[in-house]
Amino acid sequence: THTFNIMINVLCKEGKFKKAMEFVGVMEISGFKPNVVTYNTIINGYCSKGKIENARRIFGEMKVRGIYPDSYTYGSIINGLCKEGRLDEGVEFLDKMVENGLVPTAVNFNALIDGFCNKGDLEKAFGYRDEMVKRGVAPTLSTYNVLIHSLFMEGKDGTADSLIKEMEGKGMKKDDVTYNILINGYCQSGNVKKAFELLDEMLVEGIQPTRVTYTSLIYVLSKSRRMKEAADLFEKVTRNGVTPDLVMFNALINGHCVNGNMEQALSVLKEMGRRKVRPDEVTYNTLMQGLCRDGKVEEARRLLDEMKEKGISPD
RNA sequence: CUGCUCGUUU
Repeated sequence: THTFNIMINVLCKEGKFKKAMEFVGVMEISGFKPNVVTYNTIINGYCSKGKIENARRIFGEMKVRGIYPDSYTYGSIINGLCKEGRLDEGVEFLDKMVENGLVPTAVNFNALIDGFCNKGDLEKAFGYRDEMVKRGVAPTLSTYNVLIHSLFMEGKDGTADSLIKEMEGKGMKKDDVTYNILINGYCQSGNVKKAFELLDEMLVEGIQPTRVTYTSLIYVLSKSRRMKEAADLFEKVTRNGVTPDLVMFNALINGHCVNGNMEQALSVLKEMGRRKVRPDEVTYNTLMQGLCRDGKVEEARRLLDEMKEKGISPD
């Protein structure tokens, strides 16, 4: 069953729900019963693709089959609803899980808090932070990261700082996500110096920068017209064992485009091919926009055809 | 074996 669940998870993450359901059939025929994890995997797959109604259908189905939803099941649905901005429904589900005898976990609260943060309702976000504490659920590092993220993006650095102090007072240390939030915040406001200072601090603290970190740094360097440094950074980290992903490539391509170097941008596209990273609509949008701005409308047309050939839908 | 927080184009 574990092995089937792992395969079903892969299919769901790729959005291949038909195949995933076929697999459930195969596992039953082979004598393995789908368990709560199997259902949770499918429900989460649907939720993370924004197909909440499908998730709710499976949610009903599992109950009929005598499998009881747990905090993961509810968590996936709450998160899916919150991501869609359907916060009151998210809150309803949290209440519903309590009615069904489950105790909401920090993860469940964090999903709601993040939802309210993304709505810009910090009042309610902090309200649920207080609520979780009241119910005896301790805020986690993710809780802090969620709150720090929205405070920092809103420019409320002081409040963000005091939250960091509070968190450290509880014995939690800034992790890679915390640093990425701070670094990216400075990158978005074009503060190269602060961003790199935090990178240094991160290294001193023994925290490994991630692709996310490098993407933010490449972004700020290219916006600051320091494309050479951006490209050098990319080259250096990939040489040192970081496998660039789609987003990192897209940031680099965008940098070349913004800095008017379409030849380099296109050669990065080729490098993606060599490294077996599939370009997506962001890649093509970026390149086509760059080419058009450069007056190379014909080349842009060619790329549009190429993306259609690859089955990527243009917008 | 499954759920929460950070990065790229418009």
